[in-house]
This record gives sequence, C-alpha cells and structure tokens, in this order.
Amino acid sequence: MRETAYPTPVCTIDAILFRIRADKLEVALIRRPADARVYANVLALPGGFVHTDRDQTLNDTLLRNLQSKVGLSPSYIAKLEFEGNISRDPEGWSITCPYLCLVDDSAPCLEHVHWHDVSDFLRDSPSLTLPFDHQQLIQKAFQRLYHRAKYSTEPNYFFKNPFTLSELQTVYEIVLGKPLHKKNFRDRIEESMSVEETGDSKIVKRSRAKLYTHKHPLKPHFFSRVMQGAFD
Amino acid sequence: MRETAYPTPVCTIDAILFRIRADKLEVALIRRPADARVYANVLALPGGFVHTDRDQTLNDTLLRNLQSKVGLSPSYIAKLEFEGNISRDPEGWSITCPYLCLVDDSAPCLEHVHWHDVSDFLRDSPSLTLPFDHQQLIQKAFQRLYHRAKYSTEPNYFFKNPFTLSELQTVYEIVLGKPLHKKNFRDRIEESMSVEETGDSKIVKRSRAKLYTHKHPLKPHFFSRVMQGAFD
DNA sequence: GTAATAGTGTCTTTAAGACACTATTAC
DNA sequence: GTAATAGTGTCTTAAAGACACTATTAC
Repeated sequence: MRETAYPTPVCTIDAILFRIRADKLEVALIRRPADARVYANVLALPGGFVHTDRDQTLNDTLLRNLQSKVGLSPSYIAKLEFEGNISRDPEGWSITCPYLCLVDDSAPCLEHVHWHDVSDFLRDSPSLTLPFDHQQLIQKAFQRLYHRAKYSTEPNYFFKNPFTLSELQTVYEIVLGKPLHKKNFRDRIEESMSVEETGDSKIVKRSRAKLYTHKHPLKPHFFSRVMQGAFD
Repeated sequence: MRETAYPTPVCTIDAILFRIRADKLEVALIRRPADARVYANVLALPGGFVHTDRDQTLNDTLLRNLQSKVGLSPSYIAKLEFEGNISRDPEGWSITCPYLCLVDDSAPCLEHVHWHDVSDFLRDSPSLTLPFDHQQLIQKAFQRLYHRAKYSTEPNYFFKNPFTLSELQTVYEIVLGKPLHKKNFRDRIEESMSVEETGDSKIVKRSRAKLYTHKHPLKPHFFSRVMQGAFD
C-alpha cells in the first residue's frame, strides 16, 4: 500500500443495477459473505474494492465486480455522486464511488442474485432493510434515472437488443410512474435521432411493430425541454 | 489505517474553485509544496487528504482544505464525477473526489492564490500546463457550470451578497459566452422564484437598480426548458 | 439637452400536451 | 365481424426568442 501522511479511508465501488421486469423497476442485491466483518449474510448492493494489480480504472473495477458477482455486463453505466463520511460504515471512514447500471431485461445472470422492487426502497420503511447507506444510494440512483427519463434518452439503454417504440414507451412510463401520450413520445424519440430502424419488425399481440436499435451505443440525447407526461 | 484484503488506492478531494472577475471566469490554483514527491512547486488545484480524525464527511475535508489553503469559504459547492485510475498520478492508483466551488468576486483570499482564466484551460494547448488530470477536471467543472447556466439558477451562487439583475445576467453571459435578451432573462429569473428583493437599491453607472438576494440559500432552481440565448 | 443603464409590453416561434383518427393483426 | 395494438394528423398551450419601448440618472 502506498505511504501517505495520513490514514486514507477505505474506498469501494457500489453498483446500483436496475432492470425492468414485469412492469416493475428492480434493483440487484447479493448476499454478503458469511465471513464479512460487518453485515455478514445480509443482502446488499454488489460492490467491491479496487484491485490495483488488475484494474486500470474504476470502470474496470465495476465491470470486473459485476461480472464475477452478478454474472452480467450492463447495457449502460454512469457515475453517481461519491459519498464519503465517518458513519456510513460501522468500521469507520469510508468512501464509495457508486455507479448507476442499466441492464437488459433478457440478460442472464447468476442464480443467487436477488432482484428487489425499487419502489419498496423509496418508502420510509421498506420491507427489506439494507446495510450501510445502500437504501440512500438506490434512492439517489432512482432520482437520477427519474429525472433523466424526463429530459434525456438514458432509459433507452435498458435495452441491448432491438426494441419496439411501445416497449420503449413502457420503460419510460414505469420509470416516471405515469402514462405518456403515444404521439408526443414518438415525436420526441424521433426528434432525438437516438434510435434507428433495423428494418425488421415483430408481431406484438394483435399488431406488427417496427424494431429499433440505438444509433449511439452509449451516448444519451438531451432534450431542450422536459417531458411532463400525460395527466400531470 | 484500516486493514483491507487489498491495497486501497490513495483518495483525495480536489477543489475546482471558480470566480468571476473583470468579465472573466477564473479558477484558483496554488503552488504545490517544495517537498512534494511529484510535481513539487508546480501550480495545481487546491486539494488534500481526508483527515480521518478531524473530518466527519468529505464536505468537511473540502471546506477545511479551502479554508487553510485558499483562505475562504465558498458560496456554493457541488460534487463532480469521481475519477480513479492507475495513470492520473505518477505515483500509482489514485481516486479523486472533485468539487465545483463558486465564490463571490469580492471574497478576500490568501495572497499566494493564483487565479487563472478558465478559457485558457478549455484550449488544447493552454499557456499553463497543470499536473495530474487537473486540466480535465477544470474542463468537466466548466462543462457542468455551462450546462447548468442553461437550465438552472446555479450561477446565482457566484454572489454571496445582494446583487442586481444586470450583474446576475452578466455572470450568465460570461459562463455561456454569449449575450442574453434582458427581458427573457428577467422573466426566467422571476419565474424561478430563486431571488427576492432586499428593498434596497444601488446606483449603477447612470441608473438605479434594485438589489436581490437568494431566496433559497443553497438550492438552485431547475427550469423545464433550456435557455438558448440570443443570436444562437 | 444627450448617453447609458434599468426595467417593461408584446408579438413570434417552437415543442410539448391533448386527442381523434386510420391501419394491421388475432380471434 | 370485434378487440387490441401500431402508428399518424392536427389543434392548443406554455415558455423562450426578438425587439421596441419608457424611466431614471450622470453629465
């Protein structure tokens, strides 16, 4: 370990990994090891330490931890606000570098991963109590996604494979918690030029819908106006 | 220092401290100590280590470092994206928690502080080469401020004391790099309800202008539309 | 008086909100 | 045929852009 004049706090990454499944926004939790010094065997956000010998960047640290602990690679990642203080970890001063991660509903993942309804953690008394400041981190990640859904195409990245505009609209509606007018939504997506037709289509229930893919693999579009949604 | 299974990277805070002076956006730099192991005597962003025995939070670490190294307390602070990798510090793996700090033009500060024109660091070849990734941090801080100036009242916090709306508009124009229509700007500020009249006024050149203060000391307002500015 | 700045009235423009409409497919 | 979903046309509305106007003050 490098010498410093002062004791340096422990620094970790945490992944707030969201997916849409069965019209719900869910977050990935994994059980902490039985030999953990604090919160052993408790469900928590997947996270981990930097391996200074293996990781070139914090993004590497994140992706390595997601691969080994959750068994998938996200469709999209974004840095959230760092958090560091003396009280978030009972063992003392610690800093976390939290990442918002979006993953495709159809992505396979390790069996031991627990997916929990995000709306539960937006309440004051969730049915599941999380260790550290993990509930706050989930709330902050949700707040970011919620606001981005209003003025950017960030929620597009819940999909890795081609999707229909109706599927896309449903994702926005779940994140925003309210319905959107179909025409307005489509006008906006078209204006953003964030997607392009694949040329294929698929039958959805009783109609045929065109399939789209991301035009810019990892770069959301930002609108100059906020979408308020229907029945505001 | 706490025991961890792996060597933990060094973690610091960095302050990107902006002020408006003589119609320019300036950033604070201080000279690194003569006994620094790397980049000794070089101008750099003010920053420092967490003192686990004195700081309760990273915000404490920031404010303590600003007070001791720059000699002032900022009007506004905001967290920027953390950055951590093996290459930003020649000594090896390190993580920084960067803060955007706005300070009143009239705030006194220590004499040894160098204020440098921010626009210089937005060029590929600035007249002054900064150590570490400090130029990138300044660019990211500027990008945040630039975008926030378009859709929030964040630049209001360049002022600590009462200000006139014309002074406020000038700040936005300097950050955005283009003129704004007076009426549109004032309508927006009024709509935001972010300021209130003090009841006082002052003579500015050849007219009398009302003075305003922040209604919400540290909470910017977010607009639902982006201000494009005049002559876009 | 003139020059310069503070502050306002109002028309145009743009993109979102609302909502009705047609087309296609399963049954 | 009906029901359900994909996809479109178009009117209304809200806030930004443009710009001309008046008021106040120093000289």
